[in-house]
Amino acid sequence: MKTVELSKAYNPKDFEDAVYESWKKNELFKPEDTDNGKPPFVIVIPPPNVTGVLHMGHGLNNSLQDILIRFYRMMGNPTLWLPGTDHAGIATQNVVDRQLKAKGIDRHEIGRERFLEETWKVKENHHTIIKSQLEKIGASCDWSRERFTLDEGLSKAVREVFVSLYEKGLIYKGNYLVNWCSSCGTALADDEVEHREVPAKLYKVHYPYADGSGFIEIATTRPETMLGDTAVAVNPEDDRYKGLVGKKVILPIADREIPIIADSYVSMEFGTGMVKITPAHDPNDYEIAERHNLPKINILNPDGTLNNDVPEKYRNMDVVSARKRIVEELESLGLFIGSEKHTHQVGHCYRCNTVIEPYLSDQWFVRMKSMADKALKALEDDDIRFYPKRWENTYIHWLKNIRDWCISRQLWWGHRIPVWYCRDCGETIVSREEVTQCSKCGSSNLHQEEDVLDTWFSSWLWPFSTLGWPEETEDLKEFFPTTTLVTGYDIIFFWVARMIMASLEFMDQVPFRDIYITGLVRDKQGQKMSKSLGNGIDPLDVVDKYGADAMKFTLCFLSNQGQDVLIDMNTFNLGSKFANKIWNAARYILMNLEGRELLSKEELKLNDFDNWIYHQLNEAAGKVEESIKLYKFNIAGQAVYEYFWNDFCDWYLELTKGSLQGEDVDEKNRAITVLLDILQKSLRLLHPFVPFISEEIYQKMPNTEGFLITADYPAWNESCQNKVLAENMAAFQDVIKAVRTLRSEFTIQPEKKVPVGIRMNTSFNAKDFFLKHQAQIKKFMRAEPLSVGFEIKDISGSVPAPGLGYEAFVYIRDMIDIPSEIQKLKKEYDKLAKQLAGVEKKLANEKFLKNAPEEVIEKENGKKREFSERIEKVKKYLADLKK
RNA sequence: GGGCGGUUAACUCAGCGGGAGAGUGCUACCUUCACACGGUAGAAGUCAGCAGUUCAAAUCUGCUACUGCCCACCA
Repeated sequence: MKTVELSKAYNPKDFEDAVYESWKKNELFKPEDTDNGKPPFVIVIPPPNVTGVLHMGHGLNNSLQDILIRFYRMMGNPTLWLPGTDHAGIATQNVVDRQLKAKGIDRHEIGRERFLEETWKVKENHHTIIKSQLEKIGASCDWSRERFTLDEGLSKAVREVFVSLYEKGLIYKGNYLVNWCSSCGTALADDEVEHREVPAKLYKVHYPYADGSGFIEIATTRPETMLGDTAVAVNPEDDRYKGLVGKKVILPIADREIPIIADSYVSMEFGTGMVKITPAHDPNDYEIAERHNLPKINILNPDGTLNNDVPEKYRNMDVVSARKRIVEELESLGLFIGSEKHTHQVGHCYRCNTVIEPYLSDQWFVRMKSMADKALKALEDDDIRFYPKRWENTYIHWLKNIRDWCISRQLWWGHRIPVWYCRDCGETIVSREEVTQCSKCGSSNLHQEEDVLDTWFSSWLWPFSTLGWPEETEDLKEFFPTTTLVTGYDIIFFWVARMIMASLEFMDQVPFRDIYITGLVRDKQGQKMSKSLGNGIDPLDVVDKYGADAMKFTLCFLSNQGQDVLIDMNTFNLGSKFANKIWNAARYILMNLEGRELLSKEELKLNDFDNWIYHQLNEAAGKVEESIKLYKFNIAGQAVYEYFWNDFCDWYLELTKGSLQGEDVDEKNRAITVLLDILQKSLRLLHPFVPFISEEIYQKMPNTEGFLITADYPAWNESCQNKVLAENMAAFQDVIKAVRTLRSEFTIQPEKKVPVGIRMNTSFNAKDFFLKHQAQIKKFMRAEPLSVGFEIKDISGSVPAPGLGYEAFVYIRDMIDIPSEIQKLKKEYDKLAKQLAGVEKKLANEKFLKNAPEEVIEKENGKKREFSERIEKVKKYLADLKK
């Protein structure tokens, strides 16, 4: 074989892009046709908003998805990760609006069609960016199946769902109070409103009786809405006001007469116990108005200014200014009593942060109750599982309190509602196809509903619409339902619950079995990463500085199930160092190939250390499989880290150095054959966590073919287990460590060789192992000479290191500081004495002996023997040293 | 007002009924021919507090204290 040269330093930029290209070119992200009977493993990506760029949350999310996908791909399941993007109605429209505004253009000037052209351009741009970002971080998704929530197929699915729900009576149109964002100029769904506590004032105002007999006192936080008042309400149980119900008061400024009514909603304790009722601008007041048949006066324009139903001087004034002016006017009228500080929750638009106004308008709604019930049952029946489980509560709570979903948006960017109105006869036509003729009067004088649908109305179909529904496609048959959804807890309502409802409604199945809810990525102070705080980390910066593998591995390693991940740029050093270690271990092996020959399986004889490392590899693979199946990414990451670094690099590679650098050609060939095999299997083990570097090295190895990405995972195999060997090896490591500790403690230079004697008990389990591998022990301890046996003639001049079943004597007494060694031994003695006392106390306890399981008692007995043995030795050493 | 998390080594976090762990940082020694993004060794913790269950509690239960998040119409 020829030596393969790797660059001295690990430099991910040298190969990451090229490796990704080669995977793509060879179509390795597509599901493989296998006939091994394994079920498909399918993930549909949570589609990123096509307006944005990827942030660290996506970095985490997609890294974990990629790990799952790569793991199952290597396990032999037909594996599909379906990518795509979301048109993000409001967010995208706002971006384009802002761009136009910067050019001094209002979208209404250029009209709907031209505006949409502009928006598609923005979409194309951002889509390119997002796709390349996903590629950069190594996402192995099947780009040939990529979808967009506004593409032709998904639009068809959206129409089908809308019409079908309409036909089932689950969609209706009506004039209701909705959440209105005056800045975005559209209605929002309830969960698109973010409630935040804001400081405000509670104003107290007099309304005069119509008969001039005095005043009542009401309390309000929103005096400007009084212009839309149609009543004043008190609690029917309130003795103070019982006599007033039915009387009339004059609404100041508006100069209208309104009644005093009784409704149990009103709290007697809060404010004055008298509430002004503004049905068109407060959800509670709306309810009261419905109960009492009160008129509803809308006083706002869609842009949030006061409309023509208020006195002239207030028209076109914004709400905040109007509030100020109303208070001033009330003051001048002598009707203003005062105000006090009052903090309360105010709804804000989740897209633009504008204060949300309850606003009366014609909107389309979906009746959710029946679908929610099915979704609740799916959880009850264990058809879906949340990881971690606690998110079930959030899901259940929301579904149990579900309200109808306002799906119409007064936007241009989105799926236009498939409803046509006849201008001649007023007929409403809801149709899957484009309508040109009125179905009732035959007129062609029709116009389509101007509104578009909520973005989530397309997203909630994602798991099946992306697979071709409503067509009965092969993909749909093969890959639906999907397996796992990986997403953040912030969209459990928006998206997760709704997908489950839509799937149950239209596919009669849940859309996925497992829901893995990731934590949030935060900075080291625990703050959410955000643009405004400027504390965000761009995944591309991480890739640029450390490489995609370093990012993926670090996030995996830190990702304790569902807990938030606190990071800064420095954190990624963890993964970077690991990748560097992998690189250099491979480099070392590959630089030793010159002139060597691979042995065939038949000629190859494995030694104890080879068998040990195979055992460790197998154990690690077992841990990975077990933990990935439970979505415990950190444990899986830890298992491969420990295997590769601690077992493979620190021990195995060191143990083989003698063979590799010795004179024996046969042994050299043997060693390199095993090393290459172990390396190759280690790369398989590592691949899901560090795909680029593992593939790059794999490609350069002489004993590999094809691509690592589709190679077999080294699945756990019982026959690879070798527990006795593992125990022997642990003792081997212990004795070496003990001597090293002594050397280090007295700063004996590494190159200095010291005589060592190991005296074993005849009952010592690893005695044969020690005798057999004396040469390695000697080398690792830097001992000269070393004697291993059951007797040692002379221990004078030595410092002892106690082990279990043996004692090691290091002849360095002339080199050490005896008092400090005595100190150390005393400390150890105290510790052992304490431990022994604890164990003895336990073993003397009858209740313990009666109640504890057999193996625990046996373990305690073992501990007692161990501590006793050690303490005896330490005692002896102390006595000896003091001489 | 309800609900859910978190509190373990200087920092970031594992462990969640039977001997306190990792990574980073720190200390000492080592530039030995894979790697100084390294090696070998070391120091470092009344596992937030109190009470309970148990033979046994960082781990289970209850309460308290901070701390974070979600939900909820009190004008």
